This record gives sequence, C-alpha cells and structure tokens, in this order.
Amino acid sequence: MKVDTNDIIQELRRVGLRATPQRCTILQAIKQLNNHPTADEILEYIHKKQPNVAVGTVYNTLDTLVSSGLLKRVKTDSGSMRYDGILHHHHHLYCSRCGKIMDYNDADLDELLNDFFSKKGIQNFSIQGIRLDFHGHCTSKQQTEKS
Amino acid sequence: MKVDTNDIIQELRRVGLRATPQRCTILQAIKQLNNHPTADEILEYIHKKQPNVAVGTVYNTLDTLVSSGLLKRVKTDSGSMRYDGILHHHHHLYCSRCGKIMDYNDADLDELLNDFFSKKGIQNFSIQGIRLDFHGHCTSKQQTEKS
DNA sequence: CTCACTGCAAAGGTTTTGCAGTGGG
DNA sequence: CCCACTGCAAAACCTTTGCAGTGAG
Repeated sequence: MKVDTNDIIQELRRVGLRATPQRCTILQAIKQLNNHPTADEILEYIHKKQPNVAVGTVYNTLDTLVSSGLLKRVKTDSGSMRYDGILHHHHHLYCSRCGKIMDYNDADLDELLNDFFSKKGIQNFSIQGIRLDFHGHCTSKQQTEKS
Repeated sequence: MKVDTNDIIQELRRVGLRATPQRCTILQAIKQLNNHPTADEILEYIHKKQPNVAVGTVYNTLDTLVSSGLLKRVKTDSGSMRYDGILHHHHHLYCSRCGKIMDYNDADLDELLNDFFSKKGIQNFSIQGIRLDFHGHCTSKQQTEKS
C-alpha cells in the first residue's frame, strides 16, 4: 500500500499531534505493512530505514496514536498486542494455519446485524459496536487441497 | 456456580490428563469464578484455599487445559490473557465502563449468521466459527448473574 | 526559544523454563 | 514404583517509566 508522507503529516496535525519523524515513520509503517503488526514487527520494519528509533518511542507513539484515534488495537489471544491502521468499521478473519489476521468488509452483513439488534437489543447492555471474529483458514492458491 | 469436584476429575481423565489436586483446583476455580479471569486472578482465588500452588504451575496448567480443550482463551486488547471455562459456543459483551466481559447466547442470531454465510461464504476463507464481540456498556443497576 | 518529544536504559508486569523432588495411577 | 507433574526461582518476554538532551513549531 502506497502511503504519502504528506498525508501522514496532515493526519497527525489534524488530531493535534506534532509531526515528528518518528511518528510519521511509525504510522506510515503500519499503513504500509497493512498486516496488523506487533510493536516488534513495526520496530523491525522501521529499523531498516531508521535504525535510531528507540523501543520505548515505538510503544509510546503507538499509545499516543491509539489515544488520538489514528490507530486501533486488535484483540488477540496471544501474548503481544497488534495494531490496525484501518479506521473504518470492519471485521477480522483469523487464519489458524498461517496465523494471519485479514480484514473483512460486508455492508450487507452490517445491515443485517443492525436490523437484528435494533429490534431486539441485548438485556442490560447498550451496544455501541459489533465486531465479528471469523475463525478458520485461508483457502487461496496453494492451500486449496483439504487436510 | 456450584461445581462438583468429581465432575472436574472426570473431565480431566476424559481428555487423558492426570487429575492432580492443582489441576482440579484451577479448573474448578475458573468455572466457579465464571468471570473470564486472568492467571493472576485465578492464582489469588486459589491461594485462599491452597497457598502452596506455584505461579509457574498455574501457567503451565492453563496451557495444558487449553491444549486439551477444557478451557478457551479469551481475546483481549489489554496486556494479560483471560480464560473461559464455558465451552459451548457463545459471544462476548465487552463493557467499556466496568471492564467486564460477559457471555451472550443467542440461537436466533447464530441461525441468522449460519444462513447468511452458508449462502454467501467468504472468498478464499473457510469459516469454522464466528464469534461476535459487542462493545458498549452494561445498563443494569445490579446484576442477577446466573448462566 | 521552548516544551513536547525522543533515546537510552532500567524497572515493571506477565509468562516461560530448568531442575530437583513428589505423588497420582 | 515410575514418570508426569509440581514447587521454586531465575530467565525471557513485552511494555512502561525516568531523565537528560533535542528539534518541531
């Protein structure tokens, strides 16, 4: 995914953050990787271009970006946190074979769920958002055969 | 939730595990707590009755129980892992105010989703299970918890 | 120029591991 | 009895924090 540095700078300023080189690099990295990376994967990716970015800075920056709404955390059941640079509403496909987390968009599905819960609701709970986790495995290309 | 120790022992044996006192206590604790506890919360709860259970044992046992299918991990976007002793299919309500994770069962919803995806499917992905995360907050004054 | 931000390293929290000893089957 | 399991403590992660120095606005 091609991401323009100027867009990144604008995005940072829009939420009232200083556009430091580190923040630009980190935000750009997540958008380019586009793969729900861990802090460590981000660090590794960044170090190829800018070896002088500190670990603490990456974590601090990620927290800042999440607080400012420029990033989202992705829920996992493994040890370390993952980050998502795609802000619009979407769901996730968790592949049990390759471990990847892929994005899934479906307006029909969202409409179906909205209809369902606007009628029914949930007792003692006010719904603000619904996210679906699909568990399974990818079937593209080399993995077409069954186990 | 009342949980019979003999049932726990049977459950452990059924999957081919030795029914050690530690494993019984840990599995029973999770089922009694019924609150998606962290390893630390489990340890604290257990220590009231059996102070001689080691931290390492709790983690090892939790891993073992998950591998054997007697427990599930719960996805979170916070630092530490949570565990679920309820094995049948269900969804989770994440309360942004009290931080609790509650269970949600809905056969109509599951049927709706099954219908939707059995017709449609997802390109390049074989669905094995769908879990919904509801984000929002609880609206009950006091909860008559029961499941 | 100034203060929010960074680098660095140490500390903090959670989970894993190594090993000698124990008890469940 | 024997070996899978435990206790204990150290180590390995992952993330946060403190502080002096720096550069974005």
